[in-house]
This record gives sequence, structure tokens and C-alpha cells, in this order.
Amino acid sequence: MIISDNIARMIEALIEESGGSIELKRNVMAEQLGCAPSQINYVIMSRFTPERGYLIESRRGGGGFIRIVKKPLHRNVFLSQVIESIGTHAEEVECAAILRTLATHNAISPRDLELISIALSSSSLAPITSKKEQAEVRAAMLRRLLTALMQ
Amino acid sequence: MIISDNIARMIEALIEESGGSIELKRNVMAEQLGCAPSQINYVIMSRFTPERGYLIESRRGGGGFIRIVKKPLHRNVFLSQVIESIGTHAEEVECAAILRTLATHNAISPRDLELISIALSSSSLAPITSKKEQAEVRAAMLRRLLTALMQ
DNA sequence: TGACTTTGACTTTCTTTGACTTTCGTTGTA
DNA sequence: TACAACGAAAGTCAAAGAAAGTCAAAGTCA
Repeated sequence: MIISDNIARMIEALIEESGGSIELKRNVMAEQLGCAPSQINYVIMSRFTPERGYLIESRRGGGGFIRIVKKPLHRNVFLSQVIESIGTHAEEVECAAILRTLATHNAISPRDLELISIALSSSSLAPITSKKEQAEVRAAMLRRLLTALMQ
Repeated sequence: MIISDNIARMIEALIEESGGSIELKRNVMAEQLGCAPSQINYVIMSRFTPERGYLIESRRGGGGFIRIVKKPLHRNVFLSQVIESIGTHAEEVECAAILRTLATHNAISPRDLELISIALSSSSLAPITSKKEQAEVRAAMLRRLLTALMQ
């Protein structure tokens, strides 16, 4: 049942597929979902809050709309800057430094720090004979892992 | 009599057959068992405690529920068995299967599952030209990561 | 007696609905 | 052209409904 959760999922999906922001017609959506228009407001109020990284704007009257924008959380901005700074090759010490920075800025948890460090460690990558390839793998992997953490 | 024990056994069975976590409707279950709704709370409080490895979450209001998650206490035993079973080489599909097993038994969190999957993915390891080396790295890395999770 | 159970009244939280208000664009008129 | 009137949206809010939580009193059993 729980119509509110359905509405929320629908909105999330729309935001997702449109890459971060949508404009919806409150009455139209309520009609489609068979709920009271004000329930759309309720869902937005209770789930698409600023704390969760959403910005809401709207306009009344003819051609009115509700715009929902998902703004990357501060953390994600930081993370994506860091990700951009990663080159095509990365030594273990560089990775360690990056991870330490992220951890001290609370962008990653101590647990993530540990797991990622292990994944990138020379010992995990020991089977790779070429040092150059090791560094490439590290860079690729770090980039992917940090990207995953942004979700 | 001890209705509480019946409730507890029922909940345990449900958790078992659903592989580690359930969401129950308090009022519905109380109705089925012919007991007061608050007795469900009592049972949960007295038997499904954190010390015994259970996590409880809930939501009130329409569509409310009580979620009970069992995190295996013998997780480490399980983990070390799995670690032992890892050979010197591992393909991506094998790793995926192992991780899925661990996740369904709640031995690792969905988040850990995702991070580890990414670390082991062919795309992260793409810079390694030799397939054999890739498989070696995967095995080594998986072993190390799972070992880290035991802490 | 004391620990554990059972019950139910009352509280809190979350959801749904609808009546009423406010805002905005359009349109008709002086 | 200015502006008042109208209709189309969205916003607000309070009431009703749906669940779960709390707690104290009463019951049971070793």
C-alpha cells in the first residue's frame, strides 16, 4: 500500500533518469497516482528534504510546476574533485595520502579507508609482475571505488 | 503455554526461511497469534536483542512495520571457511557468487558487497593484460578483504 | 518471593484527505 | 495601455486514520 513510498520511488526514478533534476506538475502526477494533490507536497516535505540533498522550487498558477533538484552533497563535490585529480597511474603511497585526506575530512569512514587500502595494497596486487601495471590498476580501482562511495 | 516462546519461534522461523531478515506487521501478527500487539514488542525486547545478534528497526503510522535483521554471530567462522575455500585464482563470476552467499547470510553488508565487487571487477583490473594474473589478483585481494572484515 | 509474562490504556509518529488560501498568467474592457 | 477579473495551479493546515511504542498493573510459575 503506502502510496507515499510509491510516490517517492517514482520521483526518485524520474530524477535519476533525467540526471539530477525534474519539473513535475503536481495535479497531473496526483491524477496519475490517484492521490490527493497535497500528498505530493507531503512526500516532498518528508523525503526530499535539504538534509538529504534536495532543493525544491515551485511556481503556482497557469503553467505552474514543482522543481526538484538533487544537489550533490558537499562530500560528493569533494570526492569528485579528488577523483578528477587521480591520474592514470598511482603508487601505493599516493593512494594512502589521498585516502588519509578523505578520512580526515570525513568524506569516507575508517572502515572504507581500511577496505580500500587493502584492495590497493602492494600485497593484494602482488601477482601483477609489472610495476607499471600495478600502478594503473590502483588508479583505475581507486577511481571506481570512490565513485561508488558517492552513491 | 508461554505464548512468548511461540512468538519467538515463529519469528525465528520466518527469519530463517527468508535468509536473515524480515519485516513484520505488528498488529497482523498479534491478530494471527491471538495476543496483544504489545506482546510482540515484549518478545522482541526480551529475545531479539543486539547481544544476541539482532538489529531492530521500525516505522509507525500507515504502512508501518518492524524489521528484524539477524547478523550471524558465527560470522567469522563462516568467513574463514569461505576464505579457506578461495584458491589461488578466481574468476569474476566465482567471486560474485561467493559475495552473494556472504551477503544473503548477512556476513557482509550490501555496501561491502558493492565495494568489493567493484574492486574485483574486470573493469578495475582491466590494465592487467594477462587473464591469469587478473584471476590471481582477484583471489589474493578477496582473501585479504574478507580477512579484514573479520575484525 | 521474585522473575518473567500478559494485557490494555494511553502516547507518539506517520499517512491520507479535503477545504480553503495564495500566486500567477491570460483575457476582456475602459 | 492599464488593470480588473478569472481560472489554473500550487501551498497550507487541520482533522481523521493507521500503525507502532510505552508503561504500569495484574497474572503466572518456579
